[in-house]
Amino acid sequence: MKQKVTLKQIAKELDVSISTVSKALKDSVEISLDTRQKVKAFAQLYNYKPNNIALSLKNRKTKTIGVLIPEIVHHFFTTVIGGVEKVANEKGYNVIICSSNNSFDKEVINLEMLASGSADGFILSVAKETQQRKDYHHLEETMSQGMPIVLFDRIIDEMVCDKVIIDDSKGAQTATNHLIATGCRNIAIITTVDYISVGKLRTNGYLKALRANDIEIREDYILKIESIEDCETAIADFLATKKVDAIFAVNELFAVNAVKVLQKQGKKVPDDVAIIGFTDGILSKHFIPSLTTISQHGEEMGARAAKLLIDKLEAPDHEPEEYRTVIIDTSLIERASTK
Amino acid sequence: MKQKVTLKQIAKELDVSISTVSKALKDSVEISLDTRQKVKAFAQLYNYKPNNIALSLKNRKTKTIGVLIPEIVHHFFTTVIGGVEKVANEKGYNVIICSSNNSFDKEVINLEMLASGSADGFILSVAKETQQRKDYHHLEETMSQGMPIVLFDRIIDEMVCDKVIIDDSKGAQTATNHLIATGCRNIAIITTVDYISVGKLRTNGYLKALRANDIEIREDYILKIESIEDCETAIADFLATKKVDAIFAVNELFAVNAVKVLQKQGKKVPDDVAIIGFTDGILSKHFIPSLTTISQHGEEMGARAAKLLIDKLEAPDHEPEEYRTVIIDTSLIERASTK
DNA sequence: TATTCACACGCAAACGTTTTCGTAGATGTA
DNA sequence: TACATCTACGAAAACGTTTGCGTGTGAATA
Repeated sequence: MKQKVTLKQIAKELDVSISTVSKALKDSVEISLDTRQKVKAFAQLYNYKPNNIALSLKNRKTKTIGVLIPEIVHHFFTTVIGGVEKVANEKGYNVIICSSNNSFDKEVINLEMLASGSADGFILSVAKETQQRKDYHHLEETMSQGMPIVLFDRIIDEMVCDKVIIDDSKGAQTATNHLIATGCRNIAIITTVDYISVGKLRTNGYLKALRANDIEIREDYILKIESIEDCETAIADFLATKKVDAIFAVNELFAVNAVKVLQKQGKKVPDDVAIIGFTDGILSKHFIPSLTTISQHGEEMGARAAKLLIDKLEAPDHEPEEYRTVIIDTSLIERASTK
Repeated sequence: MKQKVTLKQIAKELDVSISTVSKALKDSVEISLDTRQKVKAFAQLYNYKPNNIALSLKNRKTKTIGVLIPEIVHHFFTTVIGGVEKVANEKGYNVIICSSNNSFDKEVINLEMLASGSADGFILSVAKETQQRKDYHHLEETMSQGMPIVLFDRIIDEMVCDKVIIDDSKGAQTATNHLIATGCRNIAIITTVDYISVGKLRTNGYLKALRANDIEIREDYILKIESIEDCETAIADFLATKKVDAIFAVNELFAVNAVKVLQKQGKKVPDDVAIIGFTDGILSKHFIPSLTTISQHGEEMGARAAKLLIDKLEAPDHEPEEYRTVIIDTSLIERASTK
């Protein structure tokens, strides 16, 4: 089996020095045209490619971006990755992806692993467990070692770094307002427990919209779900007694399960109960009825995050530190689950 | 901003040599207990982590696995990645993911990028375009440079390398047999164009099952779809004139769209027409009716692929070359779309 | 006192690059 | 002929590790 060919080998074969080969391949005028051509021909023949590892070591940068997400099997996060990849590749960066599986420990391990030489900077959405613990030492440490971090979606307010988010509260208001505008008044919300930052923000947006429209806020119209696994029974219990005419679900799965429960109750969506979701995933698009939803524009989030990170990576050293928070606009996608 | 601390810096601070520091951190008996403790304390204080890049260069291996898939926003592929990640991390490997976006050129570029130092070996599912072109020089070249490749799902028969696949034909037979067993006789198939290897294999399985059960094969019951975008109209046209009592769809989206079309025609699933899909994704699980389907066990595929690759990476050099093809069992998941 | 021997440590090479600087030889100039 | 000036190339350092081997120091032995 052939091995990768190195400058050294080419040099030896052609009986010149390593530096000559290196310069020749770079078309340096220092080297005679003759030698240049000879070297290039030889390099092409043996398919020479400079060794990235050696370059990384020499240049003290890897030209790769580490992406750390809570779940890899998740439509929203993969769209974000798509966005990151796109601008990263355009700018000559590699993307390396790890998932924390929502575990604090795995987040720490993966970050340290990547931080010790595999990536120049990070794009990260924090694990559920990390949000609970409020332990961010691994992030602080990484940053203090000179590696920039861009947080997205599930961010940490206390951290001083670049961030890309959507205005979850505003998105939730848009959703709620849409329900109100289409004539609904008894609007329930199916949301997550409060330590999930985005869940809390969306709940707040819902409350704000109700208040702004002088609609009474009823605590018993708020369902906070802890575990996504048995959300259907939770939703069924919740809806069994309520007489709502609309539901705002803070994610796709809640929305779909709400529809399921309603259909079992013999209720029609959207005629009896309108439903609006959050996140524009596969389910929302293809479900019957297709779901009206708030799009988070994951790809754009990823693209913006990558831009922020690369800007920071390529900024001259003396540049004063300055952190930015980009807020991506959400948009309402009207489909068949609302009137 | 602090920089990462190196052996050199520690050595300087403690006024010993670099080698002493290195050995001390490794608890070498060569170094006095005293010095060892001093060095370790200092290293911990400054959060010393060996630089992976330097190690990679020295050891001539990166301890990372490159995964190249056609699409990143795709449930099946992400489950595969999950499986890869799991066993890779267990064995101390990093995983770096790139998507080809089904483009031949991007596949070549990404592979070359990763091959020039970023990864020791690859797990890869080939792009649609590559399957059309039948140009595999980039794969051959990578392998000839000593980097093993494990192909999965969309593989290339002609390539000599490790492979992990499901028995697509058998899975399709299982699906078709299930339809037959539940009383269906007029079974249509919605499949892809032939150059997609898995599509072709599934079509073959369907045909085999029909033959084995002495059911007439009707060419007009076979719909081959080129572009997934406007599959709904294609399916609508197809089903407008046919009187079928069952449909086998080779992927989730075809299945879902078939349901959609049927409902518009006023037909009931599964009572009027039974539907079975392929791939156990989010849609199949949560759709109403939930879809009976053939599970490909993506996570297991990924895990097995990773194992194969790591085995090859860690095999002693003189080991004779030997390539294996692992066939993952599919399984039938019965849900509400069949009788 | 001379020799031996652990002990504790340092030197240097190697991995594959890039780049600065030095220089041998050829050519030109006075 | 003596010197300056190019031209074309090579040597070496640096990036951060690991590791085999060499070695100065002191103590123990003869």
